[in-house]
Amino acid sequence: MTTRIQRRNRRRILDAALDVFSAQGFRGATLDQIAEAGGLSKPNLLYYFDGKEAIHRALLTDLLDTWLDPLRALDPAGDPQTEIMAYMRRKLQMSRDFPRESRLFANEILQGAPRMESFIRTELRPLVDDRAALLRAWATAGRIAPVDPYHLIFSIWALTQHYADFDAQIRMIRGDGHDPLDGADAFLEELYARLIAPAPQKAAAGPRAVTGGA
Amino acid sequence: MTTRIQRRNRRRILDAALDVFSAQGFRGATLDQIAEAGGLSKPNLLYYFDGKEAIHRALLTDLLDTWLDPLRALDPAGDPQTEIMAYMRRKLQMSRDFPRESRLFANEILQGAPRMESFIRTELRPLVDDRAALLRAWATAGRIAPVDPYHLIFSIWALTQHYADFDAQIRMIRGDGHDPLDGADAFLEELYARLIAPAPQKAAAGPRAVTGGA
DNA sequence: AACAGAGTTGACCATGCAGTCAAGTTTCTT
DNA sequence: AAGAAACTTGACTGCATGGTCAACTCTGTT
Repeated sequence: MTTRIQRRNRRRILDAALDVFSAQGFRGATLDQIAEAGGLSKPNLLYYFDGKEAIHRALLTDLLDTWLDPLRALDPAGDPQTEIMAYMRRKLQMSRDFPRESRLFANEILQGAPRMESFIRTELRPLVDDRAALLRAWATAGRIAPVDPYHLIFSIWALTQHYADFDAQIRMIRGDGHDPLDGADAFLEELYARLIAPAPQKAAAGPRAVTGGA
Repeated sequence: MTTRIQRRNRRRILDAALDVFSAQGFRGATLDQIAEAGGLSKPNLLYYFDGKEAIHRALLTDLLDTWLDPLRALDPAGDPQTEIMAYMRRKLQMSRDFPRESRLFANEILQGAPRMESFIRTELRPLVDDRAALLRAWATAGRIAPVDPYHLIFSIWALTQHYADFDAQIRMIRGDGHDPLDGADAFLEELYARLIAPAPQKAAAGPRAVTGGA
């Protein structure tokens, strides 16, 4: 049975750990930093979790479902363009609401995803394959432009998470008063509206081979 | 004066250090790992560089110019659409040729860019501002679609670097035999061709503000 | 009040790691 | 060949860090 104090302290620890892990990476983070940030002593922290690994694992598992939800919510019965735009919007909202979580993931993946490999292979991959098949079907039916479905999904990840993951760089470039996400909505709306709209002028082939690539 | 042995060993060390730093981040990397990867002893490594920081700094400074070159090469006198597409292609090629360097940067920026702040503020920012002004001028002149120039630049960074930085994830999703960059060229060509093409039907104003953003 | 169990922590330990150093070996120059 | 300079390294130091533990305090229950 979990007590009131347990709930409060576990939450404190995980919140502090998210701050530290997302900013320093797993190896860069120290238990002392997490304890300090959470306002507890290090032994107390280890009273609630079995070790550094365990804290990190708890953060990741808490997060995995949240991370899949936007893609899960992509409705095969909905209007293709509306659904894709809505997915992009949800992912962008996640960069706004959960930038630390995004950076936690980015850190993990940058280092080869050692602690997420099984999640990616057994949960993310089948879901992506399924949604890619859906996107391909929509493209084949002419309801969206015939773009590669995997690259379409990756592009949404890249463009939305970039605002959370590279926040520091964007702030240094745009100036500290500027919110990196200002104008991102409008830009991405326009980008995906143009990208997935079914070809209006079907005869116009580009001057370069578009499908080339080794 | 630098000897033959110095040149060889410095190169070995930097190459090994790039492997290790890009895969583990600064704090995650150890001098022993770098020495091991480079086939030298740790004291020998410290004979050539003044410390861990110095090796990392040498890697970054070696890289900064390379990193700016693609954007520098964007020619104000060229055809806007051709120039932007060529910039995107150069950046994508860098993800292909220098994935470790891309991950080294990503690691740094994820952690708040502590060792790159002055570079970003004094070199990257003015260059980006300059090129953003150019893109804005092109948009105002109706030579490309009226998209926010900063977000356009950021989108190119996000989309191209994603293939290097999130390589591990893409491989796990697409299967190990699949090259993450397969088809990326074609996809990004299509995406940017559609995004920056000046509006074909000029009367049709979009339902949402496209140029919004401070 | 008083007891049990939950919660807390200062002091400590073992390991990992950046960096040093003295003593060695190799390479270059003449 | 031989001396100088460049190069190399085993052994070591000091500090940071993950984790432990015995002793302590607080909280809830009767």
